[in-house]
Amino acid sequence: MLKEQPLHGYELKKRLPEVLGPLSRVSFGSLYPALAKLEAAGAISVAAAADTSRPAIPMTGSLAGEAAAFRARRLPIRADRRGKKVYAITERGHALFEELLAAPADADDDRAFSLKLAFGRYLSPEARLRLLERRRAQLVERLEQARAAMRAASERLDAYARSLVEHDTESTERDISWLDRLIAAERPPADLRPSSLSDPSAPAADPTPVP
Amino acid sequence: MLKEQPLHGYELKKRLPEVLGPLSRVSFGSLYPALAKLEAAGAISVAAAADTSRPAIPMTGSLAGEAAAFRARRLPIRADRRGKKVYAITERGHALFEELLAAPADADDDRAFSLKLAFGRYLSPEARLRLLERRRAQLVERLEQARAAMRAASERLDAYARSLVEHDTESTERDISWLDRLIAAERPPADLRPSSLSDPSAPAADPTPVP
DNA sequence: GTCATCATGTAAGCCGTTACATGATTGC
DNA sequence: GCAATCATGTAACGGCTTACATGATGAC
Repeated sequence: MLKEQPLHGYELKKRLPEVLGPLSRVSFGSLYPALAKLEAAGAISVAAAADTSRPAIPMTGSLAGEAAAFRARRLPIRADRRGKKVYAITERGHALFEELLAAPADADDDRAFSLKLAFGRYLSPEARLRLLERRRAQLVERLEQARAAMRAASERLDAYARSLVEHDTESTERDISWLDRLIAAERPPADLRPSSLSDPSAPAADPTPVP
Repeated sequence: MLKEQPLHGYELKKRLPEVLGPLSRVSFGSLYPALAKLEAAGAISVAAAADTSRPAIPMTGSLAGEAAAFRARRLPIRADRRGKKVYAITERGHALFEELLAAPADADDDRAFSLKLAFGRYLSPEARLRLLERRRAQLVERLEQARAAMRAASERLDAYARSLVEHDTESTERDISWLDRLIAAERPPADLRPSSLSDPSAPAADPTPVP
């Protein structure tokens, strides 16, 4: 999100659900430490702290001296001046982002894939296709294993467990065909790479048909 | 699983995937502490430790005294005699199981629902129906929120994020109709509660149709 | 006699959460 | 002036994982 504009933590948290659908939900307890880590790593930097330029001593009145003394007494404890910290992404940050986005995901971390796809626009067409096809291969393997496990244990499964496993299998199948559609959409339209073999009206071939 | 027969930890871990489909995967690092906690809570008990009845001092030979001394020196450190620990479920365990299985699940903990349904056979028909309908209501709410979020932010979403959110929405819809089928299957067949209103050939009414 | 497998456990660590603590800004 | 909200952070904890440590059993 910082690739589009500098933002501060609170704002980031507010916008996350809009950008990622309701599948985000990061708590402050993990957001702020994450920002601190990214800043320490040089991936982001504080573009502008809160405009702490309140009039040096506003309405200098009788109590101002006392208040200033009080403030001075406790300020040293926390060096930061508790205001908005607007972060911007750095060059290193862009590089890190690309690296993380292109990195192969854990086979069983579904969220990682979703997150990467959500930012698919920042990937090169090739990297995007790799992401989709890697994911597809993982789902196909998962499906095969699930089917093998079913064959091995289906008689031990009662109706509820079986229904669960079957529903799960169907979901995976649907995920695969969804990926197929995304993959097909990634391929350049036929009229951009004309050849004697391509017929614009023919449906795109399935990369590897689901059995 | 202990409801069906006493088993030891290693065996439990081996069988888990068969019983729950491949959606289980518990590591030893969490399984053994869990068993220890359950035992401490009185939910399970060691039915039979490993048959440690090896001949008291097998083949008493020249080195036996030395070996025994060595063993005696280090045995006090670990009181247990490292063998199979076959656990059986206790009365308290059955009660705890039922309590946990019937407890309302966290709205966003999908795994909890799956786990409960997998052991649905141990629930009373009423509790089972409650489980299914509670889950259905949660999914319906999730769907509504997702759609509201989409309406609010759809123009900000690019093709990838949108496709993701839409696919997610469809999955939820399918989950709901799957639940509807399960719920319908729970209802006693028409010929068991005959009434002037029930027509065996008419399709079951959807509890609350998905819009 | 030694290797693979069975079998149980502990320790360190990661990742994320909730609850808490603090402070700044704004509207009434 | 004071409440709501914006805004940042820390602390404690929970749950799960991997890596490590240990030991028993059986096959060859």
